[in-house]
Amino acid sequence: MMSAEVKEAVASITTDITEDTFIQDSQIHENVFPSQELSNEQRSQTRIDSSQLNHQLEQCSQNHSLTDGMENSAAMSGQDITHPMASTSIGSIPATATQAACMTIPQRQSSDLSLLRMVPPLPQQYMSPASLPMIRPNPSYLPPGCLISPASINSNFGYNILPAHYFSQFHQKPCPLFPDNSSFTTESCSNGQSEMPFFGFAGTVWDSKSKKPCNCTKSQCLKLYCDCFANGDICSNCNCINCCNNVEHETDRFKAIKTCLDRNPEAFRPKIGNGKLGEIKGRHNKGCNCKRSGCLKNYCECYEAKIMCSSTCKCIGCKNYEGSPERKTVMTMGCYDDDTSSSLLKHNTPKARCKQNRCPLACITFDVIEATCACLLAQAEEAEKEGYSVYQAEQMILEEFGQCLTQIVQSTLKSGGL
DNA sequence: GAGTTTGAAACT
DNA sequence: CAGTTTCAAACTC
Repeated sequence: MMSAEVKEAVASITTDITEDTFIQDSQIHENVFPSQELSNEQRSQTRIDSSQLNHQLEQCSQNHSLTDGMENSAAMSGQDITHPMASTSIGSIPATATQAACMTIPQRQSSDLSLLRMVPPLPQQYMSPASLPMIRPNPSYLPPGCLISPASINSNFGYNILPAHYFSQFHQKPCPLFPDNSSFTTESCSNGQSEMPFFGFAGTVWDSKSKKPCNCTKSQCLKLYCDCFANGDICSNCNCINCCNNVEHETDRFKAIKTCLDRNPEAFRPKIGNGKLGEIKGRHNKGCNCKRSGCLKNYCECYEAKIMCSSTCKCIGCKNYEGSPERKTVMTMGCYDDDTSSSLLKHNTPKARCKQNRCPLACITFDVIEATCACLLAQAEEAEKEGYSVYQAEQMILEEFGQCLTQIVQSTLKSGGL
């Protein structure tokens, strides 16, 4: 029998596979070829927690006297204002040196373990969908540059997975409103936008080159109208006017993020869910509200995401449904599933690129998942048989997982799917 | 490239 | 919560 620890390690990995069945190609690449950049997909699959932002705002305000009327109760009461996560036990050894550079994993302190609301995993064969325990992702298995943070109290999630750049925003001390000069390049946008990551985070240059420039004129890029802001990016090489979504306006940016989260705690969550296990495509979490486009233009978020409208949509005159002749026509014209003639390729939008880069979801079939899980279990059993430590077992399993992903990617590449 | 259309986000 | 306004992207010409 395998030890409970090894089983848990396997469960952690396999849960990642099955919960997020529709692995994007960018994620695969990140796992197989770890890089310093976070893809849009990865970024979109993260959440920001308002309580963390509150705390960071307080820290910023205290450290830089930019309180704008905000009180820092922690400072007033003489409490240690170090963010709880700074001492939370999520320590892990990054899989790669790059990952190590990206991850600011704090040191282990057991006293704050309670911050991670975890329920011990149960044997999966006895789980009912309603009683699935929350399994904390092992940081070793997170995509490069991602970190775990505790979820807000009211959240349905026991944890959040944050991109490192968000994490760095929350936890760098003191709040680096103006990072080291060494963090900056000499180049910068005409409107003060930095080429570098928000905090000049060592070794992380996330997607500043692939990101599509926005053209905001009135929102200061601090509202969800701005794609950069909505994606959690700072503006870089954008054409925006009066941009505040940059290093120079860090406090404003935090306030804006907090405002968005206050208004909608899920504002930064992906709009398109993965759907039920086994489905190829997900559904729009909120649903669209189209009235005139028939949901067959990119105005429609469902259509843009290449998914059909669902019962959650409140659209009028929807033609984006299974069996719709108009939809078939559009598809025949190659404007829906076949991006080659769609505006998705004509326009270099972030979403369009995102779709261009997206792995054909069909490549992640149940068979593939099952085979992958079998490989991981075999590794776990092998490790147990050889009497390896849990750490060694985890390493073996992780390496096996990487090999599986490599094979998936290679197989997909061979089939022309990417 | 300018103008129009569209629907999400923000506001009242 | 519903109606209105604002906004930036998508689209058309």
